Amino acid sequence: MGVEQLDRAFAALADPTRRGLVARLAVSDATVGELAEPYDMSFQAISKHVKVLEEAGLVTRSRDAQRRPVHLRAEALDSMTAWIERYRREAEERYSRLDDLLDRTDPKHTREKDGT
Amino acid sequence: MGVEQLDRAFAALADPTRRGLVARLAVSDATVGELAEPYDMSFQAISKHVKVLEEAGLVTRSRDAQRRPVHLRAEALDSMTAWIERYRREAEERYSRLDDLLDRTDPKHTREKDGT
DNA sequence: CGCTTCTGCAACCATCCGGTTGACAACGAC
DNA sequence: GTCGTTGTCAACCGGATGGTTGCAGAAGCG
Repeated sequence: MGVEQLDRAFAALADPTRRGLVARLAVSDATVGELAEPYDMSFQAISKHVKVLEEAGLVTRSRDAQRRPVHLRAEALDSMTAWIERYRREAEERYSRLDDLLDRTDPKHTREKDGT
Repeated sequence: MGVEQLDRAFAALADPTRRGLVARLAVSDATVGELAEPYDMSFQAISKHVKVLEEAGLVTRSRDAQRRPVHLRAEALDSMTAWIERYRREAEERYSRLDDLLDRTDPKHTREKDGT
């Protein structure tokens, strides 16, 4: 279930409209109607986008009478950065240690380093 | 041009195969052939995936005779975390300050906070 | 009750995406 | 030159995606 969430989370943020929604939601919770206002597309389209964000675990919806305010889940963003940062750090450490250079000049060095 | 790169970067990481490639490349540069080995799909499919990563700015390819080693660009990962972190931080600060609650109970409080 | 508002769901359509196969270009070895 | 290795490009196909429109449901208001 974890990997699928990552899939969906990255896919969700791949769309500029949805990134816009996230940016907006970082400021405050909002209803779908409020979210749709700035955009030139149909209300239903935004509703769909919100659904995608919801299925990605990036937002939740609560009930407040007939309004369903959308709320950004900061922890979901957290797990995305966690994934990225892991490999970014790994790569950067490698560069700084110049193992990179070794690999390129010596192809037989089949990277049997344990990595500590 | 910057936004498009973000689009593509997120879209690129939305695919588990490509995330796998990134994870692998964090360890060391590799040729397309090496990258394809662990996977059960055609060599050309991996080649396509690498191309997607390249167009997203996540990897570069150098020339080494007829081999074209693929290299992970840590800075690209950086710009992704930068985007995410910006809004995550914004949201978390809001939660901790309970402005969130104010917004929900007082809709007229049109968030005229300047933010430091 | 009936009307309006806000919202979600379903059908539809064009496009994109991830995989396949087949052909071909570049380089090294013979 | 011919072959093998490495990799790209092009065509194709099925499924997902992003947009549309239309309709239905729930809550407040007359």
